Formats: sequence, structure tokens, C-alpha cells
Amino acid sequence: MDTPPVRWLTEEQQRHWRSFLDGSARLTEVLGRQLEQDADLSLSEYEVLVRLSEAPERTLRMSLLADSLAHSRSRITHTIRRMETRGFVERRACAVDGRGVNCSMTALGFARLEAAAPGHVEAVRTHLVDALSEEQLRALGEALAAVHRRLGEA
Amino acid sequence: MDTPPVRWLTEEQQRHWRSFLDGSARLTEVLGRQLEQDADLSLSEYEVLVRLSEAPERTLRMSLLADSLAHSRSRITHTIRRMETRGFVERRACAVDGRGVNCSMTALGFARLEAAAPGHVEAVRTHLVDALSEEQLRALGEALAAVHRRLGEA
DNA sequence: ACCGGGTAGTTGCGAGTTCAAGCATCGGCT
DNA sequence: AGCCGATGCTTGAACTCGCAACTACCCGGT
Repeated sequence: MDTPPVRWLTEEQQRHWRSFLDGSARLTEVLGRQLEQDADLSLSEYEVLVRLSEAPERTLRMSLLADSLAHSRSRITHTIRRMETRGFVERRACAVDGRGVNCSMTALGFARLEAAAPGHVEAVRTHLVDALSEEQLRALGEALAAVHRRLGEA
Repeated sequence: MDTPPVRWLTEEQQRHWRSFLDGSARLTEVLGRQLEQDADLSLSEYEVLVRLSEAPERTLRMSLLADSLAHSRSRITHTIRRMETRGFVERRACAVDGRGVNCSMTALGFARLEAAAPGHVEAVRTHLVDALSEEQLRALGEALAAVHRRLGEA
């Protein structure tokens, strides 16, 4: 009835894991900073706008927004409330489900996204896409897709 | 004198970039949650303890701690202050540089790290290492190492 | 029709992070 | 020696986010 021995990581596994932790933190940090400075948007606000811009009617339910961004519901509520006071989005009750709330992007929000996108894409290129070979980028994406699938199985 | 056309990402590049953003957020989230619940430590507190445990005398300057974790100086100050009140670390003035502060891990801090490590390593295995092939993990680590190098060149 | 458990979203508060400002020290220069 | 910009670290306020509690609504079973 004793605990099984700990299966520590090899030195190499540890190195990769730390590279990931460190690199991803730094990467999202510089991308967030770029957006903040050039477009006065946080990375999550930007992503909210992107999701809305791709949705039919440029409108999404709060919970879909939350799920697709992997954010908590309360986080989305807070974020959207702030964006609403800035005039980028608006909320209205959902007709088919009395509990639901539809969030849609305003023209102002769309304009802000259009203004922010080129600089952001350029930054993603500089710091990620162009820093890697095609294979590396694919491997990176697929690895994290696998991680995501695994998480979903729980 | 007009701006060059935006070099948008291909659909595939976009997919990989989003996988990365999404997957890394979810991964660090579950790992942080595991630590929080099982060991009452945040992921950054855990990493502070790891760095200290590996340092000579189990002691590091505040700024080295900050740099090695890619955290802001004020973030480290706050984190260490909280950990100090919990008895995990202590600070004392640096002898050779009057401005510096040495942070060292206490026995209590070391014990806490030892208690937390097995569960954390197990979680890293479950959600990352065992979810990927050896090549995938290596590719992941190397990709982010490359990103890190590129960031340093700026 | 009504309960009851589950879902959608919001709210207040506490914990953590950033930002700007500040203090002390260092080290090169005159 | 004395200045002065740079470095190391801290502080307090503003802000973001998670948690738990709450309201409102949906839907299945009775």
C-alpha cells in the first residue's frame, strides 16, 4: 500500500518542458505588449474581436466566446463589460434562450480590429512564424493540438 | 511612400498559431490548478522554489530570479514578500553590492518543494510528456528555444 | 402545474500583476 | 572628492482575473 516511485523527467524532457514554459510566456508577453502599445488592446480583447468578426452576424453567445478562448465565464463577463463601455461590442438578450446573452461587435469594434490586425500579424510573423521553419511551426501546432485533445479526454 | 501590403498568415499558419495560443493557455492552467490544489502553491511560486533549490547555497539575487523566470522585478518582489511571510524563503542584503538582495530558500520551503514535486511531475507527464511522442516533445522544446533566441536578438 | 437539478450569466471580493514613481547604491568621469 | 546616469529593489495604486454566491431561466419527470 505504498506510493509508487516517482517517475521523474529525464534531463532532456525537463529542458524541453522548461523551454516551453519560458518561451511561451515570453512570446505571449511581447505580443501582448505590441498590441497594447500600438492598438490599446489586450491580447484577449483582440481575440474576442477576432472570434466575433468570424461569427455569423458578428455575434456570439457569451459562453461560446468563453469556451472558444478557454476563458472562465466570469472573465468573459468582465472583459466584455469593459469592451462594452469602450463601444467595441454590445450585448442583448438572446431571443431563443432567456438565459443567454448575445454579444456582437460594433462598427467601432470592427474598425479597431482592422487597425490592429496588420501590426499584430507582423509581430506574430517576426517572433514566431519567421523564427521557425515550416516543419517546426507545424510540429508546434500539432503538439499543442495533441495536448488539447488529451486534456479534453479527462 | 505608402505602407507595404500586409503579409497575412496562411490558413495553416493561423491554425498552428491558434493551437499554440490555446493549448499553452489550457496546459498551464491545469498545471497551475493541480499545484494550487495539491500543494497550495502557484506555478510561479513553485518555479521560484525550483530555481532556488538548484542554486548554490540555495540562494539567488532577486534580479536573477526575475530574469530566469521572465518575470518583472516588481512581480518578483511581491511574490517573494508573500513567500517570505509564509516562511518559504528569506531575504538578506547582499554583502558585495549594497543595492542587491539575496533570496534563499528555508528548510520549510525545501520541504514544501519536495512535497509538491511528485504530483507536479506526474501532471506534466500526464498532460504533456506522455501526450506526445519523443520527437514531438523535442520539436516543441526546440521550437520555443528558437523563439526565445529570436526574442533575445532584438 | 410544479418541483428539482442543471445551465447561462453576473456580481463582489480577494489574490496577483503591472505600471509609474521613488529610494539607495554603484561606478565612471572630471 | 563630487557629480550623474544607470542599476537593484521596493512601494502603492490601478487593473485583471478567479472563486463562490447569486439570480434567472430551461427542461425533464411526476
